[in-house]
Amino acid sequence: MTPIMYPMRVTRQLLAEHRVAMLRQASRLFRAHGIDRVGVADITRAAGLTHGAFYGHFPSKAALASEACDASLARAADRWRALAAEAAGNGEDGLGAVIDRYVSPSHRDDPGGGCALVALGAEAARDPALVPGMTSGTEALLAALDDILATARPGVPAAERPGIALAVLAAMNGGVLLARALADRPDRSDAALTAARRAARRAAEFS
Amino acid sequence: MTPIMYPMRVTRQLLAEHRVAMLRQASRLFRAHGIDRVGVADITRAAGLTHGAFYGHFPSKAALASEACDASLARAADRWRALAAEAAGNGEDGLGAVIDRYVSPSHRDDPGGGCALVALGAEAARDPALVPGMTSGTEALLAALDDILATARPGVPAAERPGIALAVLAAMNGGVLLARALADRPDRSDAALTAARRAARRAAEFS
DNA sequence: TGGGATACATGATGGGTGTCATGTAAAATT
DNA sequence: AATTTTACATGACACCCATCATGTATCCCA
Repeated sequence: MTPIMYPMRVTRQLLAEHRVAMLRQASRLFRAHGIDRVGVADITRAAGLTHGAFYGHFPSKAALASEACDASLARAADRWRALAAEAAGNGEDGLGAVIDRYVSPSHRDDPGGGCALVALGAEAARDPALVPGMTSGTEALLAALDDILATARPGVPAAERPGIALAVLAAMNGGVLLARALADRPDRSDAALTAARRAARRAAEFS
Repeated sequence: MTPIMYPMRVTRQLLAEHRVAMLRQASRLFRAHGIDRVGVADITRAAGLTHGAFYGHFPSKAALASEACDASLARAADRWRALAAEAAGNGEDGLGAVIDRYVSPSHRDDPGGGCALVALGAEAARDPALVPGMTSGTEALLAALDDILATARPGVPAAERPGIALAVLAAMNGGVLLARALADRPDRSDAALTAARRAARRAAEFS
């Protein structure tokens, strides 16, 4: 006899809010300090809970990290689409707007609020438990870039778009990573951003 | 009365060998598994010692990590120069040789033997104790790229070389990071490398 | 060759971490 | 209104880690 499971009605929403709060705080803390430097107690505390609430929501810290990467990158992809659409509405270059916002001093100086690919890509590549979320989230970024290219670069054949999206994303995240690695020399760091913006734009040219 | 300190003669070399062995093993282990996943005991064991030997050589684990980043990147810069010189001797493109070796499947699949900027750049950017080593090592890579550009791209004015070096390095490390993040989808990962190689070459064009 | 210096091994410690029980108060269903 | 369910807090456990003493065997210098 399997016991009948009665669903909840109101608290279900609160449960989901707790879950999403943990995901959001975890994503922010992970990007800001690294996955290994953030404990589950830090995450639950930032979400207004205690560490006892954790394992009712996630099977493990690594599983949370994978989901956090995926969700964070998917939201970034949505923001890219919105930004590009807004720029296009103003008659500006949608792709250039995305590049300029990504390869910027403010992004460089705010890892906790920035792209998970730059902040956690290397860490995720090492841990097999994180690879699925990181791969899936990165594909979301690429899909967004592909769509943005379709309207912002109508001269680019559709068959070329995936490769160009990869090249643009590589120049973008490489530029931010390089700028962060040069943190001790601010002028060089700024120059890295300027050079990477240009490289990303050039990568989007079709010839 | 300060006690007279007598220097050593022969063991000094063995001491230096132990030190460099720790540095080398630490660099490899850090790149392969991340700094926080590697303990002091792992490093000394890989160097044929025990953890007691550590603090006679380095003031802290973070100090070792900073020095390991710097040394690893400086050696990479030397290898780049040698590779470019060899290619130029064969009448080939020195810069292209460096790009092709860096943005390659073998580099992507061997983080422990690969570039510290890709593997540890994000981690180093977070920890103030690691920033000096990472910045200095990255400058060594850029200086090597600048020199390689001077002979492989004689059309590029000297004043433009630093910016171009930054753009090329951003495309290179961004490509490897992206390819690692896409580990779950091998065809996309390979495509990322191909696209990044092209982006790096394009970034080196002067116009 | 003898005496002092020291690099390394052993061991200890204090703190932190992921994960797993248990209890309880509140909510949801009948 | 009563009963069942359950999300969360508290607490505990086992483990790992960076760092710091202590001892000893070895090596350097006179």
